[in-house]
Amino acid sequence: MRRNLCQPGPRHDALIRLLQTAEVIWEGSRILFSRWALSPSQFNLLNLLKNEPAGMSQTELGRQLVMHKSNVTGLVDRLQKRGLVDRRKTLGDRRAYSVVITEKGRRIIAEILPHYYSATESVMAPISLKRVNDLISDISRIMEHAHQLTHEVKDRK
Amino acid sequence: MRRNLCQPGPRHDALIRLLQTAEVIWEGSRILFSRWALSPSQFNLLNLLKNEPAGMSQTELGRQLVMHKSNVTGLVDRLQKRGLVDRRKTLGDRRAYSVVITEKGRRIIAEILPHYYSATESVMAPISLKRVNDLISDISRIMEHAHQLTHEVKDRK
DNA sequence: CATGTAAAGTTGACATATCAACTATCGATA
DNA sequence: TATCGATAGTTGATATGTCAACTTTACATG
Repeated sequence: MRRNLCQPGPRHDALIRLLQTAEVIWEGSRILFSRWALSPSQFNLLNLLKNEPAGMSQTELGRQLVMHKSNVTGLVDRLQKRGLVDRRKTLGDRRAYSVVITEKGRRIIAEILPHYYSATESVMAPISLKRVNDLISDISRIMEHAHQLTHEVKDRK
Repeated sequence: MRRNLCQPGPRHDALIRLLQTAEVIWEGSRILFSRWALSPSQFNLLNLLKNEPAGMSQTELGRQLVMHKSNVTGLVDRLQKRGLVDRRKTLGDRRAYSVVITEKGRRIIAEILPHYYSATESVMAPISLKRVNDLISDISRIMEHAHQLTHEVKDRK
């Protein structure tokens, strides 16, 4: 028997801390963005769209933001109501919308970004650049592996 | 002017990846726990209580699970309805409940834990033990710093 | 061309999460 | 002891998130 699979070890500890850290950072970002009455998800969506002049379909938004497509509907609804994004009919596909950021949305993002970058740098300040690079490579491997495992489990269903 | 605060650098990249990785892992855990009709939050709550024979107040649960205390109310409600936890009146304080895990809750957690530990080890398998230790130390520093920054912003309000 | 299958988006039911406002209780202290 | 500020928990409003079921459209293949 492989006892190591049934008891928490350092890898488990690392995973838990990773999740907790993400929660703390997410909570901090919620407080930061509340100055502009945006939720973290709303900011992420706008921030993603600012580099997409042609916009993006809601399904693609859901994929990139790691959320169910039905959630994108409401998110876009509320942002559209505030005039920060717009739904444009797609030429090639009459099922799909192209969600684009408006000028107003662009302005609010431009106003937030300096504070946002400043905050992210500040959070990560205690980590040396060498360590940051190790971190990126390790975390990327973990993400890839987690993704793969998740799909295996899903397909088995 | 400090230009570096207004442009994304490697530290920003690391932060984003950390958050995305946490989302992917959280999603994977949701699929894992769905076999027992538990949400990740429900599992975390039960898992926390299994080592607390005296139980824990809802406020303390909220603190440890990084969630608002009003959310604990509903979470405990649903778990209590399924007979997995119980609210016990506290002797010393008539305002507070002590939330304890039931025998049924203990059984379900005992059944899940091997799969859970196996899954966490599997996710983190591509990382060497040395790197895991570095990861723990770096992430802990980040969490601590993020926590501190969040409180500063909160107090300024 | 017809038909079946897949994909885009919406909807309704529900869990999860926040916040503000509320009740009840605790504790310190005047 | 009376009072006042803090703490435990609930409630209602709302946002965020999942899922299953649905409509509409696209596309491949007979």
